[in-house]
Amino acid sequence: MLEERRLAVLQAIVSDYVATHEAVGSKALVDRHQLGVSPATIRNDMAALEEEGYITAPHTSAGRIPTDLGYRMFVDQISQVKPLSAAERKGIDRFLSDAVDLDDIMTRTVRLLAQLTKQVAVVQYPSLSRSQVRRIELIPLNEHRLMIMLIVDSGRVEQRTVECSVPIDEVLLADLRARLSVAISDQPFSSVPQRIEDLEQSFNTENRPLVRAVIVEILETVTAKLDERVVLGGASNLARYNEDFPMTIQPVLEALEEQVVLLRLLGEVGTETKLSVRIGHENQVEGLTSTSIVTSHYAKESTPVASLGVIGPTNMDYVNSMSTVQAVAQYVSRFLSDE
Amino acid sequence: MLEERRLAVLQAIVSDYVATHEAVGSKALVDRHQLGVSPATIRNDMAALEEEGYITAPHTSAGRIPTDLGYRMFVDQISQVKPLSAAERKGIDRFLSDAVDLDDIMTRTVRLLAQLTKQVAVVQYPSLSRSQVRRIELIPLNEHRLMIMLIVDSGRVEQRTVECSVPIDEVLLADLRARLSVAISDQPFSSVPQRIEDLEQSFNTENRPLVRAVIVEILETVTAKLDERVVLGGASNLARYNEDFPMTIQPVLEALEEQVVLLRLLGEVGTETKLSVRIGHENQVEGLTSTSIVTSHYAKESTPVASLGVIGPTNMDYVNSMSTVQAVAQYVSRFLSDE
DNA sequence: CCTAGCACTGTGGCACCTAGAGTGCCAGTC
DNA sequence: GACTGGCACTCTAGGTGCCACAGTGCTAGG
Repeated sequence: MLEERRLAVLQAIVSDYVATHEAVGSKALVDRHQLGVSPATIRNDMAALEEEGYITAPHTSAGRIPTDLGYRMFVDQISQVKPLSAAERKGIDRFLSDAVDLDDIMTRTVRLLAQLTKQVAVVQYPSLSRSQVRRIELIPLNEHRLMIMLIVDSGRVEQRTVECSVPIDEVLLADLRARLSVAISDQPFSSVPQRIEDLEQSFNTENRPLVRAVIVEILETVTAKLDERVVLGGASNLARYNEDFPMTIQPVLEALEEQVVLLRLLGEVGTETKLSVRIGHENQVEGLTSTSIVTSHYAKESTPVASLGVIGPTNMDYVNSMSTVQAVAQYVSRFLSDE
Repeated sequence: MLEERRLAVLQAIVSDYVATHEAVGSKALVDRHQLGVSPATIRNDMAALEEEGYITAPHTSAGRIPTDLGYRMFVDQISQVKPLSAAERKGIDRFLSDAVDLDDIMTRTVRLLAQLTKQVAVVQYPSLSRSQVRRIELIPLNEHRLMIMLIVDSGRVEQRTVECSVPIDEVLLADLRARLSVAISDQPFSSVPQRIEDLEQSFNTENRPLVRAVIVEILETVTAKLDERVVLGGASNLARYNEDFPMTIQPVLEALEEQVVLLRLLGEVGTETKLSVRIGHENQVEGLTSTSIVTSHYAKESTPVASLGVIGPTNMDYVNSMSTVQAVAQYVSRFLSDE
């Protein structure tokens, strides 16, 4: 009974604070929520909640605001995510269904997320490491330059160029292409290195330099971490929170500009759970300790390929963010799968 | 004589204001510059300059700050752009020379610009409309899907996929590919439409739907404006100017997130002049009227293919921005050309 | 044409005050 | 034993008055 009301109080505090961004006091609380008790009682509960570390008072005569721990409790309490309205679902559907290629899907998704949540949105490209090579092409650009093109089942296309000193021989090229194709078509990226590493041996000594160069580039493409691309959108939404944490915008913007940081944020989440929320200090990244991050995996044919999510101040609207992120992830998964 | 000193005064005001971001008064001016006259004289000159609209006083007892017109005069007065130091040139060189492909060049360039100028940087991908098709490939992804790949001489690769109801015939594909290749290889984009529009006629009726679909996609790719991509970097630098125009960050960020707006900014510049500076209200874009934009074309084999530049507050360091933008543009041109 | 001097005027900072919101605690009530 | 009403206390936001300062415009004189 007692425990139950305290929890209700915490939830009330969080939702009020999220809505108004102002510290909430005992009186306001009983006015706006049907708690059935007097302010004085609430004050006692609040004192207890503060003792336990769920809320804190910015100064003596102000109301209380939730701590990171308080938000955590609040979020954990949300057992099932509120579904979106039919109109919203329809909107998402229509917006995404116009996409023409993978780039377009990613760009549209990030915009969609940013618009719906009024937050900064991040979308990771389908990861290469969990992908398969669908096909490989070798395209001579001119006598001395060759373009390697890896087509990946997630829809991505990776390209690299190779410079070679001797003119490129068409026959050799066709041969190489055929053998590479046999070796790695429809194979997962992880197995590519061992499948092509001794391919070089089966060519004449004179041709080996070129073969070697091509293999090296392929290996680099397959193993390179930097291929994990991320798109960012809605950065202007950060500015709206100016009032709340005024000096903090720059470090956040800086962090967001670092691909590496973003990848870490999206990647850190284990694959076991779909929807993940990290609050304030829960994420170690320098400069993002006063922001919260809501992410979800999305999948292609039910195997997760990457993540997407939103980043906002810790006092963001978790309910809305969580349901939106989850819904968008579902839609993206569906689009990737049945295309 | 009189005119000459007034100009010197204006220049002094601009450079002081740019350095300190504080309104500059007559006394400070004679202290920090060797003008050889007394503050009172300067005051007369300042009054005249204000009359002519080059400077303005925020309030009675403050110093003066340059108007857009004042900056314009100042910039126009910079006849030759100050060259960068050897160390800086070396830095640019090394940073860019590690790039592996076009994407990489663009990303590196934008970071470089942002770092050197401490401003927001924008780089436009080499424009398709001024480019030639180098090669076309048709790659079947599966029985019903076909990927069209246009390799462009600027190093870009454009890809589109086509869905078709009937299984794709290999022979037909080879035929189509060969004819397309003959028709548009090494042709400028602008001539592509007329070159392929009646290609459809030379195929059997049964195959026409596929041919038609492919042609449509190619035409879309060639004519689509949206293919003009832009990369943005250093947005966090905006936050540094917090103090100067505090409320204005959001609209600026919003404007910068609109690809269309950025393209207009970069595109508006005529091709005749290389280095271009637009100050404050000179650019009509909503939300960017208190920013200045320094851009330059860059070229591939001496034909300009796109623009790059930086965006900052009107009170930015024009001298530095201009020389940096110009130098970076030169380096990028060189890299594109001799690769 | 330049300069010195003087009266004038907003701004920013400081000290001060007040109203209001919110708390903690204690004594009383069901 | 849990809840409530009341009271004293504390801190902040915001308003006011005041002063020093920086910078100006103007006028008279070199």
